[in-house]
Amino acid sequence: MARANDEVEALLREYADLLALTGGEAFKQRAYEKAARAIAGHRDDIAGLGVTELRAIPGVGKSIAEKIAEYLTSGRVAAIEEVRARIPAGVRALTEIPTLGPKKAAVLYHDLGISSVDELVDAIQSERLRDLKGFGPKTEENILHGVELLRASGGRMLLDVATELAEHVVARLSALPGCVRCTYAGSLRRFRETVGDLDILVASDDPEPIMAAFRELDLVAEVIASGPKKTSIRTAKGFQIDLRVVPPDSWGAALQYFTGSQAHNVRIREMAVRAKLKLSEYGLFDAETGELIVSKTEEEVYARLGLPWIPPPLREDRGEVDAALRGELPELVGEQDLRGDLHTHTDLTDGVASLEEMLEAAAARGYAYYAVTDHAPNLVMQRMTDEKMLAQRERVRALDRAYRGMRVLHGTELNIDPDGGVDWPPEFLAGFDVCVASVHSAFTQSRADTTRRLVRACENPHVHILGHLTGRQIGHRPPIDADFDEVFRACARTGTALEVNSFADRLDARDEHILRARRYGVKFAIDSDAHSVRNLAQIRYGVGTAQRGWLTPDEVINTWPLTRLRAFLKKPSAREA
DNA sequence: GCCGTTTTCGGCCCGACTGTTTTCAGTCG
Repeated sequence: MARANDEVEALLREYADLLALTGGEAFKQRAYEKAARAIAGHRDDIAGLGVTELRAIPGVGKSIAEKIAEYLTSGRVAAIEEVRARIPAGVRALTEIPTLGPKKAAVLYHDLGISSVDELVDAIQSERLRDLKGFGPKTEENILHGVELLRASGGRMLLDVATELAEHVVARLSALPGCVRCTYAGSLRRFRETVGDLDILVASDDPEPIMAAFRELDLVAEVIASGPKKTSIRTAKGFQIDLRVVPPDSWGAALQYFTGSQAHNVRIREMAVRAKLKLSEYGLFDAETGELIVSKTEEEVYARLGLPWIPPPLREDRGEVDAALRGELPELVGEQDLRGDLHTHTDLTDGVASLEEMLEAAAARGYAYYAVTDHAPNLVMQRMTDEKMLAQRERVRALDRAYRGMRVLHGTELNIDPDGGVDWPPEFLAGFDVCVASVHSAFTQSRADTTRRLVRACENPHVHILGHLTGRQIGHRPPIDADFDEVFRACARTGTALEVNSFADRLDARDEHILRARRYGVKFAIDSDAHSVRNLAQIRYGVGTAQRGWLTPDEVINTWPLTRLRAFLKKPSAREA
């Protein structure tokens, strides 16, 4: 079950979409969208709140507060049910098709009674759109193409795929003679966990050769649109890449604008309007005279609005603007703050590199300490035994003496069984320097059972880190269902760190969990979960996720000196025992 | 529908590109 906030967000978004389809006032629609964002980003659970408390949330007024309260008490909203009765869900689904928005969807429904993607395809094939005003042959073609794309992919890239693709394109464009600056912006720069399309930004006085070179890149399967300022292409795998070319003097304003998020930019632009300014991708202007004030750097743009520079991972309209105004932006943890990695594997279980190779690569990264945490025996396919684990410990101790500057810790990744127990008895567990414990089975237990299971794992005096909290695999496996607030309270109470797992298809705990957990005083471990030498570097995605969760170095145990870390790894419950 | 160091009324972020039209609406980000 989703949090009440998430349910209400979905409900308000649906209502906004339905308003658009009924041709209602655009501003009313926007008000519902804004309220949906406000509820989704609200730090407290809204379950049980009344109209008065709801109205205290910015963007929520009398009418929306009453609808939310109605939903929270009765599970339904009369006004929304009424619109639902008039507009079939399939009509809303039509707007998922790229190039087909609410206006066209409404025409299709009213004039032809089309209320599903399949019916739309049929109608086009039987030429029933030919007499519709505003629907020419090109529109038909675009719709069919859009449907194909929708069915083919689902379409979002994982962070590692997106990063590699973006870095490739940036490298190619940066090499062009007329390219003054080039970088990627958009949700990738904000480290969103998946990326819908890439936004590449170039500063140049001579756009056309840049556009031409971009259209000619090997990876381009299709040019969607191309003009003097913007070109959009699609790769063979179906990913869209947008290139914007701006004058070098507009770099800062453009980078700010194209980094988003949209919600963040709306906040910033509203501030500009109040200050009698106008902010666009070309700069910050005097609203009356049209005179350019600043545009060269992001810092200047923010500064002229009375704000410090805001790190991109924070730009989600989740309170960062208010925090910036109060001078209370967090000093975010960075990759350079990490002194070690506390969850890694070797070829003793399912890793692909030897212990020695992993240590070599870890030392090359400059780590002060490094934990080897191969799988425990209950994950039967890994064929772990007590003997193998103890033999590895001997090798780890020997190698630890051999390395200068990097201490090697011996650990394991335990399996949290359906009751919350783990693989080995306490006396064996006591021999490890660090234990990560994770769910690898029984993903579909009830919410109550899963909650109890995770809380029990935290209460184990030998469990130091709760690994990949929800077990989700983006695009493949849904998260387990638990009362995570209860779990976070248990983490804080027992001194169990919450892992931020850096695998691009995990990113678990995710940003929203981190934001909630840190309010309880939970500590975190940003881990690579590396199964290969190459995997060690993916910790950058975990760091990005931690930044989206507003984490500071002090909240992350693997930024700490080893002495402080070792003290944390002696849990209070273990000291009593 | 929301909101207020100009406002309880009258605003609400802004620009690029496409397609179908002869000056602009729709979609997207």
